[in-house]
Amino acid sequence: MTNSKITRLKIIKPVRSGQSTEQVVERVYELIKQEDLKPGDRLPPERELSKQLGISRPSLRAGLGSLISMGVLQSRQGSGTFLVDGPPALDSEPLRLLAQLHGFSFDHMFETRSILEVGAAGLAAERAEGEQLATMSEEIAEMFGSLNDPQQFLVHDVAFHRAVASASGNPTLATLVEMVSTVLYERRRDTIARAHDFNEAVEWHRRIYRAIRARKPEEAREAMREHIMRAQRAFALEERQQASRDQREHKV
Amino acid sequence: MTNSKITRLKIIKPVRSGQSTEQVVERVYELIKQEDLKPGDRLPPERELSKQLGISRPSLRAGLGSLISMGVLQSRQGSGTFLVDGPPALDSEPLRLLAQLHGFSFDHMFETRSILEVGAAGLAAERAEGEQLATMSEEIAEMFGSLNDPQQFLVHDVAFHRAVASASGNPTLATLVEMVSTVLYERRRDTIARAHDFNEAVEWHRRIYRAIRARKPEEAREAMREHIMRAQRAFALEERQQASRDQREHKV
DNA sequence: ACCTCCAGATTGTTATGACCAATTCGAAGA
DNA sequence: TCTTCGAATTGGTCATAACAATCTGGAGGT
Repeated sequence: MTNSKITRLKIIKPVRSGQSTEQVVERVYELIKQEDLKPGDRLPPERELSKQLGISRPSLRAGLGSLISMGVLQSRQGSGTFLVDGPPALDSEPLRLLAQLHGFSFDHMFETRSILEVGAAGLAAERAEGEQLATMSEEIAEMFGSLNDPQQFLVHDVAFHRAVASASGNPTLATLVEMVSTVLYERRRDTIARAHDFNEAVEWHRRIYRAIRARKPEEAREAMREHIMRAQRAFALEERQQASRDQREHKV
Repeated sequence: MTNSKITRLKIIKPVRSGQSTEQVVERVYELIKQEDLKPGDRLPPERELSKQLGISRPSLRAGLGSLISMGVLQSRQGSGTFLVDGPPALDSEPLRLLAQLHGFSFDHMFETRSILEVGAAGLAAERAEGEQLATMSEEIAEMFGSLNDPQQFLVHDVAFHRAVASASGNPTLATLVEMVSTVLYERRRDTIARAHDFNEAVEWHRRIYRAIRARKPEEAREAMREHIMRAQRAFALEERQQASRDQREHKV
């Protein structure tokens, strides 16, 4: 038998890398809870904090860096390190890199976006408050004013969808919607052309809005589903145009 | 007028923190593309890489640390830094911290999970392949064998849901399902008791499986929706039991 | 010939100290 | 009272060193 070999195999790789870093993350997080720090508050200076935790400054900075890249903290040179304020948000960078590395298709990402936003639209139709309805309506008005400015139109497009997600009353859901939308938005910002008929898009937004305002979840879901499907087609078209444009330039 | 004051106001806070770090992330990512590195491959040693990029080792490590906390890289002391292999995954830690900091309720997280997994179940019914159906079936069998071991049951429960998400054929969606489920799983692992009737849960899993195998998306969606709703109730019950248990201990 | 074991090389991890850059804030001066 | 300037504070970067885990290859035994 080759039992002797078995003993040489690695049992398990517990991935102890960053062992210290994770401990720092945990301890800093406990500090936040103990001191009851709220979004916007400042953490102790690094030099002091490293003494408190009994570790070196680089080790502390590794942990803080991890929390920063998670979007929990934010550093300003000369000022301090703060808990981020504003609405809760997950950094979209990890998703973007993961998608590129593993070759996720944009069709799949649109499909995911559709699932999330259709759900959000349905919930928004049940729970949206007056303030949130007003925000949606304002963004639609802004879209009407941006029919000839694709970049600006896209900004209000995104803002409308963000408002719907927020109106779902579910911050977890809103966070995921934001994360996925951001990845698609950053891509589209570079490829969007002005050859489009934004009138149709704004009309779909109005349908979604009316259904939410009328408290008709199923209509809101259906409108959102249809809208995103059309947006996906428009996106695919833009991608093909961009591709042929690149090809043309390479020929020249 | 107070025009003089206006000039003193900060124009904008460009949040240049980590300016260098983000550059490192970008350059390392370009390196990955240039060298056509695949998951599992090794990066050059830090000492060498820092020379190539013309920066110090600590700065390089800050960037690598960012990529590690994003889940793109993985370091093993004495061995090297590698691109993570295995299925694509987003770290659930950021979501967990964000939820705790902003006080996201578990009800909202269950609601989000339901939206994601109902969608995944519907897609799985359309696209699941034989291999994936087999995996689901095996996990259900394992559940039958774990009816008296809550911890073990939970493991196979999670594995089943992971298999459904994978069978959706949408890696983006599967990644989000995994992220949300992990947060809920880590919480439930601590509170699950054995007072439960797992027979009902395993029966719902079988319904979901049968619907997917029969290629009936709507049935699969409905079964998944109902299953998660019941799981949410069971979870809430466990939380209350845990809370009263804690209270009792504090009295003593 | 094959396996085992050990020592050196490789590589990530942590620590120390110093200096730079941006910000803040109060005191001096108009 | 307001402006201005400089010192103190604080995060950002760097250089160096020592440490720990891992890998590699050869010596020695079976």
